[in-house]
Amino acid sequence: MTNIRDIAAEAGVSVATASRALTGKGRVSAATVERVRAIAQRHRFQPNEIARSLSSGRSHSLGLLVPDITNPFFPELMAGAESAAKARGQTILLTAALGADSAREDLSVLRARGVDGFIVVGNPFDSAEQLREAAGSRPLVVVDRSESVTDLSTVVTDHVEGAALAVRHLIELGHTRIAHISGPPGLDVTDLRVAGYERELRAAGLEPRVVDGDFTVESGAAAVRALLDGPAAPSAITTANDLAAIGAMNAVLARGGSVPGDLSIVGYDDIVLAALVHPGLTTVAQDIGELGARAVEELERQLTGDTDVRTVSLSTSLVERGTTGRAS
Amino acid sequence: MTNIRDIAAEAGVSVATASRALTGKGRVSAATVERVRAIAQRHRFQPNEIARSLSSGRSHSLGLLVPDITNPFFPELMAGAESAAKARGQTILLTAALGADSAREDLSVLRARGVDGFIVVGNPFDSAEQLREAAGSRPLVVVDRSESVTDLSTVVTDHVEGAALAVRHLIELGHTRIAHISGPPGLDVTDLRVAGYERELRAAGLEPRVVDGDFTVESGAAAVRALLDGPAAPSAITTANDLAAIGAMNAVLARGGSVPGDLSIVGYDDIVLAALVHPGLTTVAQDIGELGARAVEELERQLTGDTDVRTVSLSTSLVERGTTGRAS
DNA sequence: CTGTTAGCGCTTTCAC
DNA sequence: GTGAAAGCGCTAACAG
Repeated sequence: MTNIRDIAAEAGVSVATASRALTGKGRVSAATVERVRAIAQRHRFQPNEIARSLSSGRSHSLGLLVPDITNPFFPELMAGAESAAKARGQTILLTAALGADSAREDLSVLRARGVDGFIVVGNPFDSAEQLREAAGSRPLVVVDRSESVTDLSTVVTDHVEGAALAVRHLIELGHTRIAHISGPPGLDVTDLRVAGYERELRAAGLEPRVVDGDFTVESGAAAVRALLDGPAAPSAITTANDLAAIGAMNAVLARGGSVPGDLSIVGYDDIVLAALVHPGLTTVAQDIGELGARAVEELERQLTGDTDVRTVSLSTSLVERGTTGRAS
Repeated sequence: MTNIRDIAAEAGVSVATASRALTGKGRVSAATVERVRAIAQRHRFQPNEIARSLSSGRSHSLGLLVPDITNPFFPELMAGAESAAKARGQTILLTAALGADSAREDLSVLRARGVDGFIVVGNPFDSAEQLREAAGSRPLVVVDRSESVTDLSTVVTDHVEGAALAVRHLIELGHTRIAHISGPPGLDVTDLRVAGYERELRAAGLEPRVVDGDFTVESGAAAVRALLDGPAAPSAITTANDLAAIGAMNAVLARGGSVPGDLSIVGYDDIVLAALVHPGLTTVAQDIGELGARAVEELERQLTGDTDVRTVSLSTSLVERGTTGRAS
């Protein structure tokens, strides 16, 4: 491995000058810069990032904590973050942790590895305070949590508006009995989407009806069965996420029903999977990759000294596919 | 940030002794070990991994290169690798690169970051030689490529047997016109699966029929349309992967056909998605997470000095769901 | 068993 | 503009 000493020697300058020439920081004559860089290039010299980190205190790496890689929502977000990071010369250190304990542990490991900051998707802890503590005073941006994290930069989509969008679509199709399958109660994302759902429904003079779910396929299936078997079955539902919507759809199909014939369904997220089921899932789209990319951008902003807390909110849109139809 | 000097000072020992006590390498009295560790624990001391890496030459991090995060196959593999790595105290540095150029670049960045070795999924280059060169003499294990990479440790599944499994299942169901939608021709995974398909079909005295695809949903749909519109339409197909199978299924459903009524379909991979479509996809299952985990294990083995090249081959199994039925 | 001495490869004052 | 020197926090010989 050729190191900066070799380069400096060959260029006939000190290591310090070579460093300045390479990084572009500090005064160096244009001539030396050119000479040093040419030599570095010829040797395909890659400065040792470890040494660089140790001495400069910055590692050009970002810790990304996601709750669950196998939920297709997160890889899409990771992809967005990864490419944004790469474009800025940062590397992603990935870790997946579900519970608070493992999250604390994982953040600690990443901290020891010197990540410059964290992107945390969701909040594995009970409070923003605990999260901040686990991040150890390092810059931090939270994705997809809004209410519960104050004083922390966040990147979110407008859940209230998104949920309202779904309801509006169903109302336009003539539906009047519209239920909502929610996420885990208490979670801010859940509550926000429920709020949007209820607001829009009430505005139309209709009665809201919420069944709790937990973002899983199974919970969507269970909820829809309960709904369909109960009194005054709905003709349409909105769901907290696409996975639950797909579970709901499968449950209807499994009992010989038809979608949207017997039940119109609107998902939420627009994961790639939404377009792959048959019929294609009508859903509230958020640009998931963008969520990750903006988080990187936000973090980068904080790393360059801008300390004010900011909330970037992305908009959502409805994408109509095959799971919604006119009320009969 | 408290560092090892603080710990050493408080314990009344030299930094070197503190280091030995903490790492457990070298002779230290049990008493000092205990004392030092207690102090470290109390301070929640986390040794700076950067410094540790610089001085020891090992970073306890693994570079993971995948071609495409958004293809659901890869996140499942990443999840397996990530948790196996974590269990061994290693951190995953993630990078996604499709072309040879960006792969070369990415590997170089990870090398500069001091990763101890690489796990490369697929081979972004034309040859194993180029891959080895891009990895810069660092230990390397390749996942999901077999033929084309010799002299390199690999983790694969038995593609020939897997493909044969699918065919056997269809033959048992009474099908005689069984086509195969393949992956990109020339790719070893493709060729192996085609070989297994042909072998098994010929063994039954049946005529093989292969249509080229490229692992995408669209290619599956296009291939099935061609097949169904052509002469002697098959009653069943096997596919190179689940995504193509799902595309095929959607294409049949979209034209008002039924699955498995009009066409039985067998996928390959058993990505989570396979269980989520309706009807559930019958498919050749490989334990994708295990693929990643074993890769980490293999790499670890090489890192501990065992240099012999090894190929670990995982077995596959058929999971029957709803897309296959008796021939009419 | 423990302390002392050198670095790992780079960045960063501080002089000149 | 450039060089010398110090040091980031730790590990790894080498003595004792």
